[in-house]
Amino acid sequence: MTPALQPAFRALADPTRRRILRLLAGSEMTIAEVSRAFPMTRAAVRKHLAILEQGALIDSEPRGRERINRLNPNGLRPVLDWMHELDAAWDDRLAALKSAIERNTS
Amino acid sequence: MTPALQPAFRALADPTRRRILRLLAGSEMTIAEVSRAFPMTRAAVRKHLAILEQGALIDSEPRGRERINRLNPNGLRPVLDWMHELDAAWDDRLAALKSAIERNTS
DNA sequence: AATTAATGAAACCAAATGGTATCACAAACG
DNA sequence: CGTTTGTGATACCATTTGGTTTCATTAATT
Repeated sequence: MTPALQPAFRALADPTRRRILRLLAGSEMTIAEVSRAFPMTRAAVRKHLAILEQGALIDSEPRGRERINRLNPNGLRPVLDWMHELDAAWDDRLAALKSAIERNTS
Repeated sequence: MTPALQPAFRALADPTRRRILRLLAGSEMTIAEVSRAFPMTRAAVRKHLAILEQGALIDSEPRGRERINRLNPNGLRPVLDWMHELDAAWDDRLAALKSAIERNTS
């Protein structure tokens, strides 16, 4: 099953969620710890974490009465792959245009 | 001025817009040409193109009565940079954890 | 046992989003 | 010229989104 891109791209589209990812790159944190870094309720942060998890960008796991959240190191891969493909397609086309021009002006 | 990430990430969040980018990677196209590839009105496609342009992922220019749209080859760069930074931060932390474990178990 | 702290879950709300339809206008073409 | 074609600009609509509040539950603490 090729990983679904859409949930990942959707998760990345919100600035708060991107900040959460950078936070979690520093260390894993509980929901309460993450929420202390933002001027919004725990409930709101909790929803953001859920969307990040749907996008497979983080994993979470209950531990005692809290839930710890950690970055999923492989989660960005499909997104990066998609972008690199686009980059490559663009480069190919640029190269094709360039050689066509050279043929015409030679 | 560091390029604003938000409009680019926002533009990438929609599947139709990602398909448009791949289309334009093949060749530049007018609005009408792009819209023929999608089961929606020209007006809708036109809005998508506008959002892609706000994200600096494409450029557009009127030519006669039509408007041609082309990929902006540098538009993806800020997004790629952001993701690679996150990747690197994550790798650093993994390495730190690993060496800490090795110290404790030696 | 009683209290506190962290989470889960649901209802609710305003604003953004992705789409439509419609009208006006300019350019290409017979 | 008249007609067609591509675009620009609105107004409008349903759904999604990002946030809140509230209440229940469960684990840690004293």
